[in-house]
Parts: sequence; C-alpha cells; structure tokens
Amino acid sequence: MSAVTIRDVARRAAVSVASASRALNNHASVTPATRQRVIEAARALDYVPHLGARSLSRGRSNTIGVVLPDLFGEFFSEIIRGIDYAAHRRGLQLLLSNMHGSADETELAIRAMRGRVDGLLVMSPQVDAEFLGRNLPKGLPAIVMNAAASDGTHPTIAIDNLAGAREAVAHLVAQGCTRIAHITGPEGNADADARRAGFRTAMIELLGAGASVEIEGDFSEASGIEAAWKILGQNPRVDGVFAANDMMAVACMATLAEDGMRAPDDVAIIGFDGVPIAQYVTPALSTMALNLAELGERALEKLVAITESEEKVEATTEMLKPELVIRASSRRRHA
Amino acid sequence: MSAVTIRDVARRAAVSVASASRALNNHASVTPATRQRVIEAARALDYVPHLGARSLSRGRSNTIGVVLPDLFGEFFSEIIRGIDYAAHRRGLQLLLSNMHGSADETELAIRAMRGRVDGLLVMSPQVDAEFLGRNLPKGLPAIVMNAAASDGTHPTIAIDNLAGAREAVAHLVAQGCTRIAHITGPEGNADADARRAGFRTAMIELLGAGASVEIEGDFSEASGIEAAWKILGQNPRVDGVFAANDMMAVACMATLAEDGMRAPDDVAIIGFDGVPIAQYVTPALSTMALNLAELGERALEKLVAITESEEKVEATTEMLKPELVIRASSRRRHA
DNA sequence: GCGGCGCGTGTAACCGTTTCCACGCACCTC
DNA sequence: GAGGTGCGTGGAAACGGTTACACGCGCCGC
Repeated sequence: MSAVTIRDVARRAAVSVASASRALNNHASVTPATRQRVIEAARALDYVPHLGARSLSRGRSNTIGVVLPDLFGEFFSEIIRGIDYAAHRRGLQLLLSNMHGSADETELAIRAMRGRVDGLLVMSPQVDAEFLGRNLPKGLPAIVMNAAASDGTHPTIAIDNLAGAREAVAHLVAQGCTRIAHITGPEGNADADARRAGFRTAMIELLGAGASVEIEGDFSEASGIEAAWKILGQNPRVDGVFAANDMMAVACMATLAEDGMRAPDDVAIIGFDGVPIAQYVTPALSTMALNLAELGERALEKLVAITESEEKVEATTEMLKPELVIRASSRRRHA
Repeated sequence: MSAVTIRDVARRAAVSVASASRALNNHASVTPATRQRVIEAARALDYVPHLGARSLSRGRSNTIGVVLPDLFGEFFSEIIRGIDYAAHRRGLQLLLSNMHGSADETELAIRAMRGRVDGLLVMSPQVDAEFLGRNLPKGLPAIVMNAAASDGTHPTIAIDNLAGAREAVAHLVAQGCTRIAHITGPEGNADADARRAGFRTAMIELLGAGASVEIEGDFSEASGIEAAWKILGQNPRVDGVFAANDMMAVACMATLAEDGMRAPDDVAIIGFDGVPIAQYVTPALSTMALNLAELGERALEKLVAITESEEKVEATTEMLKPELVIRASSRRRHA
C-alpha cells in the first residue's frame, strides 16, 4: 500500500497534522520554514493525499456524476467528450455510470453516486421525468439532459426534436419527394417519440395523411437494414426516407443500394444527429445535425453554475436546435 | 441536503448505529425484527448510504480509475464501452480521466485517483513505461494498456502493431502493389512508432528499400487529407497506401477520389484499428481490425483478477492481434 | 445449580482528511 | 511594564460510515 498518510508526513516534519494539512493546502498562516519542511517530508515519503478522505471532510468531491442510458456509438461518445472537455477545464473528475436503458438500473446508478459527486448529469430518454424527480437525491444539483418533458424540478437541456423532424420532412418535400418513410426509434424513447410526432404533423401538413409510412426501428444498425428490406418490399415504393438517427439511415441507405435503389435519385435520404460517420459514407448523408459535444459542454457548465450559486435556480429548459445539413444523399439535381 | 445519515436511521429505529449498519448490510447476526425496523426507518427517511464514507472505512471503493490520452473518436469510445461492459457486470463504477496527451497531466490524473479507486487502467501510448513505473502509486493495482514496452512492473495488455503492420503490407503486395506509402501516426506515440517500424521491415523484406514512401500524419482526419495531397503531387505515384489508422485512411481515400485517384483500381488502401466507420465508406475500407471493446473488457477483467488475488502477480504482457479484414478498398479484381 | 457458550446488541475506535478553537508567544502601544 | 493584538501552532472534533471488542442474557450440558 501506498499507505503513507498525512500523519506520516507530519511526524517526519515534526509538526502536527493540522499544520501539515495547512502547509500542503497553501493556507496563509504557516511559516515559510514550516511549509518548507512539510513539503520536503511529503516529497521524501512520496505522499499522495487520499482524495476520498478529503472529500468526506470537505464535503466536496470535485467530481461530477454522469448517468447515461448507453455508451454505444458516436452519439454518446460525442456527448461524453463535450462533458469531459468542460470538466477538465474546471478541474473536475467524472464518475461514469451506464444504466443500460433500464429504470431499475437508473435508480441504482443514481443512488450509487451519493456521497461521491457534487452534481449529476442525467441523460435519460427512456424514463419519464416524474420517475427522475422522485429518484434524484434531494440535495444534489442535477441537470437532466434530453428527457421527456421536464417535471419542473430540475433544469433541463434538451434537443428540439419536433422542429428538427419537421425541417427534415420539409427538406425532403422540397426535393420533390411525394411518399416518405420514417424509420422510427424505439417506442418509449423520448427522442424517438418526439421525432415521430414531428414527422406525423409535418406530413399531414405538407403531403396529407396517405403519403407517409412508418417503419419501426430501434436506432441500431440492424434495424436500419431491416427497414430497407421492408422498403424494398413495398409497392408503391417511397421516394424519401427520414430515419430517426444517422446509424439507421446509413445502414438503410447501404442496403437499399445493394438492391439498386440508390440515393439520391431513386430515394432521398436524411438522418438525424449529425454524427461524424455521416459525412464519410457514399453518398454523404444529409442529416439534422446536433452539436453533441456542445450539448455535453453546456450541460456541465450549467451544472457548475448551479453548484456554485447559493440561491436555488429555477428549472429552466434550454433547447438545442438541430441544423439541417444537406449532403448528397438528399440533393436532387432537378428538384 | 439529502443529509440523512445512518445515525438518523438508527435513532428512528431505536437501535445503535452498529445494528443499523449491520441490518442494512445483511449481516448475519441481526434479529429479523430489528432488521425489519431498521429497513423501515431507512425507507421512511429515504436514506441513501454515503458511498464516500463507506469506501473510506471499508478501504474499498468499488471503483476503477480509467486514464486515457484522449476521448476523441471511435477508438477510445470503443475501449470505454468494453471497460464499462465488464465493470458493469461486476458492479464496479468508473472514474474517468483524460490527460490530453501530456505527461504532466498524466501524473496529475493518476495522483487524483488516489483514495478513490481500487485499481487503475492506464492507456498511455505517449509516455514511456519508465515514467509510468515511477508515477503509478505503489500499492495500487494497475494495468497498462498499450504503452511502450512495459518496464516489467505492471501487467500490460497491448496491441501487436508490428505483426499487424507487416500483415497489412503483405496484403497490399499480394494485391499487386509495387510502391507503397505509409501515412504514419504522430512520432512518439508508441502505437504509431511500432506500426511504422513494422511497415519498414516488411517493405524491405518484400519490395526492397526504394519502394516505400513515408508521409507524416497524426491520426487526425486533417492529416489524412494532407497526406492525399502529397500523394497526388508525387511522381511516380504510389499504388498502395497503408495508413496508421482508419480515420486517416478514410480521409485520404476520399480526397484521392476527388482527384480521380480511386481505390481499389488506382490505389489499394488499408487502414488500422477496424473502427465501425470503416465498413460504411465507399469503397468499404480494408483494415487491420482490433476488437477494441474486447481490449477494454480484458483489461478490466485482468485488473479485477489482480485486485482479488492475494499473492502479487507477475507482470505479464498480453497481446491483442489485429485481424486482416479485406474489403473493397484494397481488393483488386486481377491480382 | 453452575459454568460456559452463543447470540444479539451497543460502545467506541478507526479510515485520512480538514478545520474550529484554544493556547502560547512575540510584538506593539499607551 | 501591563494589556491587547495577531500570528503560528497543536489538540481534537468533525465528515459518515464499518467493525473489533465487550457485555448481558438465555440456554444447554454436566
């Protein structure tokens, strides 16, 4: 064990633990001579402070808990990267927890954070706000990312899925599509549900009820491939596809192409999220791009702001607007 | 504050804190009646144990520290996913730290883990083993992932870059390439250096010294694009490209194609890492595929094994072999 | 009937820090 | 020269749990 404690340092420097602590933490009232002795002793013993103990006594851990539904794919890794970037700048550490999409695990994960973090970043598209409100520890600052409508108890930062879906549909229509399929995300996922809702209202507005097809997906590559099979089996075929995320769009596009149904001429395709992969496929995928790293960054900044301000902040909801990025997969030469 | 402590629970249940603790932790010697009262009190007060305090007194945190050089891209996110998967299965939490490639930060990051984790997973292609050996806390179990040659003090799990690079070159040669460029990773990065070394020896063996070109890169998309420009400006041109990672291969391939130099006919291209994106670009990218999630998983399992075994384990080195995945980008019709 | 055993419980020490408070000392001021 | 002031220091109490140890009690076996 690197079991050298501050007591060992104090003993070697012939001072009390109190003075040792003060010297090591740059407190004002320590003689330069004392400080010097303590620091030398610490170096000689290769002392590293026990941060667990420190946070217990300071009541502050300099750690932020991050609870995510999953870690798969670029969606989450971009968010983590944004969080990490902002956390690093502020000297905070990250305690990561993955609840694998289950509500029980979410509760567990959140409880497991108690006493180890100063604040919580929870992303939870699968469980409703009421559940979160009930389970988030009372005194712990928390930001809810991207959940179903906030219950008003915690500040939220969310994606404007509704507007994004409308814009995606409008874009396809502008390219001349008259019959559009939506590959949905998993039911019960807040993002997926909102994107589907946006798709429906936009379709009714722009093309009427008969022109839309919904194909169940679950955000996975596999479900994008299956969706392509369904599309290929239909008659009449669709001439536009709006997938609820980029991964499904990419997989669907590739599968369609194998059977000769090519984007953008036979079918215009657009995804959602704007993950890096979208720009490297051929044809490059149009998408409703989100700056996910920025989402993570902003969430962390907001959390820090709460943590530091004394008065309680009201539960505002901040929206992240997706941006239409038109690439080859949906660009028609003669629209 | 959710400041309800075990003392509050004990008071409400009219028992001592010792009994409360025992009841809540399923210790054997507690009367069912007592246990019942304690559990009810805990529920009534919405008690959540303070895990920081627990780990201090138990001397065990159920947390693993993960120190990575960066979080950008699929390479690291796949590794984290693998680590998380294995950690989750064992009920461990992850404390994440990113040292942004700097040695100072590495030292800081490692020190910041003291007293908060039971073990350390360090991935550090940029700093040498000697540095790590000096900085890893003495008593803390640690696994070094993918560093420059182990100093023999810590178990290591690494990528067989040398063999991978040779195999990549051999594959290109088998496809008929006679002049091959290697887009390198950043100098000083252990993976990059090993891949370059493998490239050199394989080239000398198979095609002789004159047939190889080295282009400096740094694993980034931008450097892949720049490499393409250099390739296009050369005379005679190469007919094979081995990039030190997939990201550069993808970017290079796309840029070459814009100028009419197409894979696989004009140039056969192969990358390294086997990140998911490689299979979606067109033409699909051949690569020396690594199962990065498995790498993370195995590292965590190994760490747990060390943590749990009493006798000290010797510092073995485990190798992860890349697997040649041939896709369209390097498949010549008439080899 | 008495000693011993086992079981459930409580008291208190401990984990490694930080920090409140008290204390002693030198210095300054009137 | 006495009394206040301020500064550096040390003792000890936190922080919130776990657990070694002691203790009292009822039961069993001789």
